[in-house]
Amino acid sequence: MSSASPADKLASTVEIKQENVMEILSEASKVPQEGAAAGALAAAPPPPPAAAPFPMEHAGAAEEGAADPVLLHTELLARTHHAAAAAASSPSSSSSSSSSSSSSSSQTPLAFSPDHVACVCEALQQGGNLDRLARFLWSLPPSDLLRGNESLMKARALVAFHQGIYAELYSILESHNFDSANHPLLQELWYKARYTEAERARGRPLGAVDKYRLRRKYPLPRTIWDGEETVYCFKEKSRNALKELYKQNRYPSPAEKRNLAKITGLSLTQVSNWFKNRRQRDRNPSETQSKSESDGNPSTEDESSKGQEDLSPHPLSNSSDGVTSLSLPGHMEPVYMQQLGNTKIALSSSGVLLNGNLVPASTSPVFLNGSSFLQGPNGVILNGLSVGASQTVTLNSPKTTSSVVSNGVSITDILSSSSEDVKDFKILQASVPNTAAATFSPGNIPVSFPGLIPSAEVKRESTQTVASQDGGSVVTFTAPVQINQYGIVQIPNSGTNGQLLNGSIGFSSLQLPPVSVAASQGNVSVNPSTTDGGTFTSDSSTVQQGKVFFSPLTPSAVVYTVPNSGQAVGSVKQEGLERSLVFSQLMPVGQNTQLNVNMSSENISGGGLQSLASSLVNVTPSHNFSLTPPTLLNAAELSSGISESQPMSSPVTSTSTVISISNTNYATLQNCSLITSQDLLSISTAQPALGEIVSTTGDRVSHPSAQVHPDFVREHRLVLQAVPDVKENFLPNSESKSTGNLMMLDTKSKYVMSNMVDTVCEELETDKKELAKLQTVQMDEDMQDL
DNA sequence: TTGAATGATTCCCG
DNA sequence: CGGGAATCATTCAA
Repeated sequence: MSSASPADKLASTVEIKQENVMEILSEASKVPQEGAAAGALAAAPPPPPAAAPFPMEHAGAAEEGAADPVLLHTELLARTHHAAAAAASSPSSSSSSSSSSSSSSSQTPLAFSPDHVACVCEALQQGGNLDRLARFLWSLPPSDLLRGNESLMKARALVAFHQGIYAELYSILESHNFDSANHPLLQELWYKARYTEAERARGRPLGAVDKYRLRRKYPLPRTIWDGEETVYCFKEKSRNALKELYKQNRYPSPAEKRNLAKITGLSLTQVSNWFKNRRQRDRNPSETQSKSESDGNPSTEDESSKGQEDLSPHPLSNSSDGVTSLSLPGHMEPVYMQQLGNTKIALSSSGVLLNGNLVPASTSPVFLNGSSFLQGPNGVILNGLSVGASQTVTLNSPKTTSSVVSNGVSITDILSSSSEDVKDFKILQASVPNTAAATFSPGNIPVSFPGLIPSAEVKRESTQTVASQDGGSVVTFTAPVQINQYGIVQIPNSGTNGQLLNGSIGFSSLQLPPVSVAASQGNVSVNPSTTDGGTFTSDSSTVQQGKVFFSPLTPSAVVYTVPNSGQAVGSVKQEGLERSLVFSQLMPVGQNTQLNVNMSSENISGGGLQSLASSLVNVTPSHNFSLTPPTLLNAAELSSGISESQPMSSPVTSTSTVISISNTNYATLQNCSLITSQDLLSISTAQPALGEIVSTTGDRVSHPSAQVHPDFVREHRLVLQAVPDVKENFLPNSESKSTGNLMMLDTKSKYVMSNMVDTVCEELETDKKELAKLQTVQMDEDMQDL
């Protein structure tokens, strides 16, 4: 809602005949969110019982709404001009535009601010009083109608639809960027109007195919559509999330289903149906030779799934022994498959081999030799991946993919269903001292990530080099980068336009010690070699043959980072976690999941992305993400911890500068101090119902498997707070309400969050007291059914 | 227009 | 109540 300044209100005061207003208000339902306005309407009786705001039942009832609108239109048409003229020219005139009701003879005009007008509009809409709403609109002066108030515009659209003035409806819908909350309603209007027009034209009801053709013929304007493509009603993002989980567990528990429902925005029934259908169709591939839909790489994934996944339900477990050696085609080193739950994730579909280590690409980042790997269903990010001669990775994506690899270079794949937007993807390459200019030629991509579930082609623009210290590299996404419940940094399908605005982030490169080389079988125990060394601990990870595997944690797992306190190494698990770092491969954010990013003011910092939902991106500033160079074999020195499963660190002691490039409007996130000063990191949520984070209470973080040292938590708490209703398409700065720090860039949804981590860290250094504020986000568990 | 893909529904069973 | 099987309805692409 817009809150106009007093002057503005005064200037825009609407004068409405009291008669008409009172009539309206008498039946208007109260709009709760309107403070003053609601108060003014407080006398109004309760809203009419369940009078649907509008016939918005789901697709199907398109027939309704023809007769009534016409009637209403006819009824009211006669007084339209009269009323409008009266209201505009002579507010105090006695001309009455109200034909019925209203015994009041008072002609005293009432002054209404835009908020009042909006309130009345909302009330009438909710009450279903479209006829009165029409009258109310007509009583407004034209100047007010043109103000573009959201409620007013919506009301106008409703009235136009109701009256069958479809041309006006289309014009309204196309001329105003509506809040996504109104999209469903307005989309219905759009389509139903098209249907109705077509039905009238051909004189018979439309079939499903006819409607489908109309929808194709008249696509939704971006003003009422976030641009996210849907396939068979499900958004690609949701579908990917379902696939991801299905790959791991064909029989998700109710809790998992609920969690998934939240993440995907689907109902629990839809999730259940999806799994049921999927299982059924996997069971009978002969009937529907639809094996390809499983993922982008049907052969391998299905093979493994067929072989591994039995027919009995199995919960997701932390089996950590399921390491299988495979041989990759080409020049790749042996691949190790990690068993997730009871399902092995074939490398071909979701794994990446780096340095002989399998990166369970589908779900988690993996620390390789000085490399971090982030990958989501739609993309892959490799930060600081050192790809040497012996570390060739090939990307075998069914569809076109783009990836870039070089020393200290971020690799990103953007797989988008709408190729338009992806073209802006950029890679910012930090110039590393002893690294040749990392440039990539599209056809010379040394990295390959099979089975990335590309939903569409990938486009990549030329790489860009950014001056940076320490070889920090930044990846800039034009599309929102998302982290799903598995802790995957997901490069979502960008819409065809700049609607997905809450997403782009640039990551500083992460360099982690070669934990992969550490260890013995069993638990991962990395012994820090220095006092600053941290302990890498994961009770669910397994190290075999110099490989580190991270097995999924339970949905309620908590991943957190423990700062380096300079104490002795806390070796493993629950005990001595002060300096342990737990990574989760599977990081569902639902339910009891707590995502905490802790940062210490010392030389350790935790930073990372937190996933709240599929479309939610949390960025946590990390302090100093310097990690020791990957030189150790049995001892990994983690000078910093990081959060979640997205290990991100900037190997830089100082802030690396991110330079945004190219033809887009970048808002470079260069100074994160504001974040710390505000103790708030902004997060945008595309869907408030998605994901949830249970806020931590007290000084300790509870987790089934590990705990953060209370002292640390107490002092180094970084709280991420979700911004309830900042949709994907929130606009740049001005609309990034609670986030002064998240950079929302242009409508192409590009923004660079470059050295947020580093900068914040510095800021934190200066302010030891206020290291990092934590924010916890709690999402309502029961919102899934929304 | 056709057929495959896919979501939803119904029925049955444990 | 959830899973399996069959089926229907819709979506989508050729």
